[in-house]
Amino acid sequence: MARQATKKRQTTEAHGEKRNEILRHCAILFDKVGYHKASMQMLADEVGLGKPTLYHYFPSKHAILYAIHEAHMSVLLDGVADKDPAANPFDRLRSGCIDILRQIAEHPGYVRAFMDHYEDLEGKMRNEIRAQRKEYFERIRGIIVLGIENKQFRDCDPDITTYGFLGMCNWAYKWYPPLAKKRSPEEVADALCGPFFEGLRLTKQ
Amino acid sequence: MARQATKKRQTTEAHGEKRNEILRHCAILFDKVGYHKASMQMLADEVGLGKPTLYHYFPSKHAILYAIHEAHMSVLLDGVADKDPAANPFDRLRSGCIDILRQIAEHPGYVRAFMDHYEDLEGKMRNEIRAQRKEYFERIRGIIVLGIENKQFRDCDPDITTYGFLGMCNWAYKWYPPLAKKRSPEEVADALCGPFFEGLRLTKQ
DNA sequence: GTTACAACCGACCGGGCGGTCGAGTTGCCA
DNA sequence: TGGCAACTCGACCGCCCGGTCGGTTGTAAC
Repeated sequence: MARQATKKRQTTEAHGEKRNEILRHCAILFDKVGYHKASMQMLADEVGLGKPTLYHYFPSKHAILYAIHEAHMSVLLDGVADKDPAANPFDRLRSGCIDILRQIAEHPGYVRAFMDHYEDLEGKMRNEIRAQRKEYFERIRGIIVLGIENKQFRDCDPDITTYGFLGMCNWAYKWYPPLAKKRSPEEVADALCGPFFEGLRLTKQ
Repeated sequence: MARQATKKRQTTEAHGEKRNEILRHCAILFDKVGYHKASMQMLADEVGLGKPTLYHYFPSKHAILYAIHEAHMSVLLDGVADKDPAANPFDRLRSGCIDILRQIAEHPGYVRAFMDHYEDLEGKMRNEIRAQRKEYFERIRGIIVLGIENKQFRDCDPDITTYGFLGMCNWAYKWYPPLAKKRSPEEVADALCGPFFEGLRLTKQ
């Protein structure tokens, strides 16, 4: 029994490894030609496998898309896990921004699929991801609400401010990838958060 | 000859009218089911035409997508046309934000197609739209640069600040449509621009 | 009444897609 | 050494999509 469990775990791990490798290749192709224009045959070629073998690892094309969504969301959710809710809310927001930018720099394909093809998910997969997105939104919103309560943030609409902040960060998937070699996520996050935190208006001194 | 010209112009106008009507229907369907899942047959049914008739008005599915891009960009470009370059840059930015939000409220289908399916455009159409996007970006960037030069804006990275601002506004296509009945573009623009202009940080008084 | 042309469409087509089948091959454990 | 399960794939399938063909109708000009 213990043996069996061990064996089972081993093969499962190898399976998981391979899935991740496949995912990386798929993300590259998705980023290059787009999700819809990448056929399962092209995907299989890219990974160096036969098409049926690809289906051995993923039951459908949607499942690949779902796995990419999962991978991306889990990174972001880890990043905002409530490790230190007492920390400076500016730092927490900035850190969330960096997470997003780093993810864009390191896995542009994941992010693009995530941003542009959430609507292609269906049924259970869609619900699952929707829940995770909601959870993530609430975390960020929570930081902002806390900031307002502590009189560190100005009194603003928490929902719309959260949307605005996330929009500002997420939108980077459209322009940051080609710059990622030159400018680090930290650097860009500062340039992005600067106006948002301190205001675009130059207060006379 | 004059007659012919008149006749020609009339039919062309009618043609253009019909194209716009078709476009409106298509945008609704694109918004409902997505660009790729909307087949030409479904589109034709939605408009109440036969499929070949649809091809009488648009030479291809891509051409419909292009026309939607065109329509959206021309509204935005009109909005930032240099009518009053001396105006308060905060007001000009706010006005740009309102344009985007109004467009989202009134034509969610156009905006969604514009945001998610720019990459589906090819060749000449893509170049055309890319040029318009660039032009628009430069306009907004110009406002920000001017604001910095006039010491009205804090000294920040113009490119990244422009990306941030546009990201904040554009992202609204993901959340604003269901709220559009309750909250006007002006109202939402203020909630969005407030932190961005004045800063999230509450300065002690 | 004839010409001309925009508007319209039922029926069709070729192709490529996501997905499957059946037939191996490998590698591990008893 | 046998047996079994994971792994591999060439060939195939049915569907449905974007797009086309060949034609009819409505109407305005002369």
